[in-house]
Amino acid sequence: MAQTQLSRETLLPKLAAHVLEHGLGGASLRPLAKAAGTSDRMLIYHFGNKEGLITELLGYIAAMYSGALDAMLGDVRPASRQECLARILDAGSDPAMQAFLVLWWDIVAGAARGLPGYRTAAEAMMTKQLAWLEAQMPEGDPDPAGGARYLMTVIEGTLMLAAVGHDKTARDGLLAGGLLPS
Amino acid sequence: MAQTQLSRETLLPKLAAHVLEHGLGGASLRPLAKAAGTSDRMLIYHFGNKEGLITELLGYIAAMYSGALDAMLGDVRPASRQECLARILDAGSDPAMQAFLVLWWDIVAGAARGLPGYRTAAEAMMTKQLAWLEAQMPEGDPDPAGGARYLMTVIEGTLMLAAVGHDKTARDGLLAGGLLPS
DNA sequence: TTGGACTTGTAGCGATTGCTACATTCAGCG
DNA sequence: CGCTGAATGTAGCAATCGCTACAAGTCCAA
Repeated sequence: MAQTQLSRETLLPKLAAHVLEHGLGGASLRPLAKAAGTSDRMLIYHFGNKEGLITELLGYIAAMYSGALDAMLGDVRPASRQECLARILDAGSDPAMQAFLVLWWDIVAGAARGLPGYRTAAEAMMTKQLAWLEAQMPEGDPDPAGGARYLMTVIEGTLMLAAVGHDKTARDGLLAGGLLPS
Repeated sequence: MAQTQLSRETLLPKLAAHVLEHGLGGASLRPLAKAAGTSDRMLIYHFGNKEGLITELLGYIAAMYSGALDAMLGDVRPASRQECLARILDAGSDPAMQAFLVLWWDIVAGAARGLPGYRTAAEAMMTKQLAWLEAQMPEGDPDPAGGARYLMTVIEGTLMLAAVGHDKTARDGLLAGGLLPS
């Protein structure tokens, strides 16, 4: 046998695609293996146990996210914080981003509960997003570092409210806070 | 037999206590039943199936949350938005509130994924919190409705960042946004 | 007293869980 | 060639999953 030569690196993209569609919580070995074109037996062989698989998968997903943000960079700099925020929130309604977001709340829930790997991955993704946001701040902003953190807090709040059907609440809040043009 | 007479109403508090400690995701009938002092057999009997149980449990938890907010009300009105926000974030670090928060991210994740009952419960809890927040706005605030929505967005963002270990990021953001006294 | 509705215990079903034992195949090296 | 170690398939384990069949008990009304 041993001709297909599936390694961790070959497996992870397909595993990531599977959890992006079906979530992390209910992910079990056999469906994961099927999605990756192998068997549960081999997943254990390559990753040691399920916890190792999830940890490595979360790291891979964090790297994916990082790459996606990098690909987004290089655009025109926004002229104001308002424009910056509006553009980011627009990007969040992209269907591709939507699948990411659904998975993201799984990760947050796992991090909050202290599951191994979740916290590290979530922290890395947020750190990356913060750096990206700092680079996106408008030229001549009086406090890019602080502004980025402020926007970040507001963005995450907006995303959470949107996830539970309160997107209008968030939008009205942003308007009232002078963060979106009315 | 039939002497203990356990009904939905008797069961729900104990079930809620169990999920508050162990989470919603991994909750299965037998542990739930054991925590409630009954059997999986009776849980199905009373709630029809697991989905019905979860749905009803989420409704009960939403009502619990609502009651907790009501109990918090009646305090002194804060003098400013800053004070209001600071007081609420303080309350969030209460250990009792911490358990609620961990469960909350489970609910958000379920709502984002469209699981039955989750969205409704989450929406109700947020609506309740919004109403409470409006009542908490400082006297003479120029736009209590908008201000409450603005604060709400900021609060949820702060809580999420805290859940993944980025509480300092959020705090710095609030300072930069002029939402906390420096 | 009898009958039916409600409530509960016991036992178990088929499916799925993470994981392992064992055998086999293949590549590379001496 | 023969050996070794990595890679893989097959089969199955004990545990748990949601759920159900069946019997037995209690209770109230007729």
